[in-house]
Amino acid sequence: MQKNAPKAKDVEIRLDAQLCFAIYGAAHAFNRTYKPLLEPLGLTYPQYLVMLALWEEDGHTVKVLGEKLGLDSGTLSPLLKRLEQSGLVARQRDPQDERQVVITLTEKGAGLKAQADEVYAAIGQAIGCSVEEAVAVRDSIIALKERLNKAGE
Amino acid sequence: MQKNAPKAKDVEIRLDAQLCFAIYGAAHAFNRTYKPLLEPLGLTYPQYLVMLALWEEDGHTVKVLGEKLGLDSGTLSPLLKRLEQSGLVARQRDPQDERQVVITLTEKGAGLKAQADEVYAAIGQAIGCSVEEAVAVRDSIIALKERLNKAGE
DNA sequence: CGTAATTAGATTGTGCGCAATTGAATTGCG
DNA sequence: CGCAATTCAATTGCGCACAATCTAATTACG
Repeated sequence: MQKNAPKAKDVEIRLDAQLCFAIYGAAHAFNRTYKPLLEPLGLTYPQYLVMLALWEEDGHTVKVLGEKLGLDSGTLSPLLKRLEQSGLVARQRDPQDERQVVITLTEKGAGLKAQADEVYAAIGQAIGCSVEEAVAVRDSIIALKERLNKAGE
Repeated sequence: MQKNAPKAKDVEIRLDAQLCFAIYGAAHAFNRTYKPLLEPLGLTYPQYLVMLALWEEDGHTVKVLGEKLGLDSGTLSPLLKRLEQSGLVARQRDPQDERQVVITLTEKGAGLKAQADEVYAAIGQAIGCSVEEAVAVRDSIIALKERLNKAGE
């Protein structure tokens, strides 16, 4: 593990930096890949992630959506309003606890899933790797993320 | 490629979605981890990435920085202006080709590297994995990114 | 030369992403 | 009951990120 070569520290530094660059760039690459595919659906990438969460299970509160996606209300509130304006979701206060806003899919929003499913195929092609490989990458990234989250309390 | 099992497609869909979520979340996790560490230096995370590139090699043009980081001038121009206002870099037109703007570190900017090096140690701890593991993650993420970039022409 | 095409940056407009603040609703505790 | 603390969402302000557009400088070509 320890090296005597004079450049050992530089190598580690570069590795950290390269890991940053890699994640940073990969996130943008995903964004750029999705963008043209989502444009016909009238969705941005973060909006698509919200819709994915709703297609999986409808009726989440803003808070739960925020926890799923790691976003706070400052990001979600305007985003959800745009989805509402697009007629894809409805926002209504929970009568039991009026602090909470429940997000539900409209018929149009639910119907969009069919088109969205076609996006998967294109993305799957773009990713262009085996299921096993994708699982491995996913798991190592999740592990990395968990460690980062834990390190920040 | 075609399957008869009813849930096979759902599994693939989830995998794609999970990979998206993972990358998306990991990028934010990095951002959140760096933010408090960079705040004493007066840098944001993207600004830090620009400084990393300059510490590695000073005197890049805006174009080269954009290629290294995958950012366009619409993002870099205001970012570099803020770094200039902070007194960390200087922007000057290349006399040979006045279309180009060369970014150089000021003394203050170069001096910041010492403090930034301490950030590495903290990040290294936060990442909390072996060099081999980090290399493996980095490489698989880079490979994924390359495929995405290639898929989008 | 001189005009067209190319290249480099800057600007504009939209949409995240997050910290900090605000305000309304609910809960807890005496 | 009554008041303080808590919870949830919305708002505000700042900084990316990118497409589209614009301006200025350089290069290519006749």
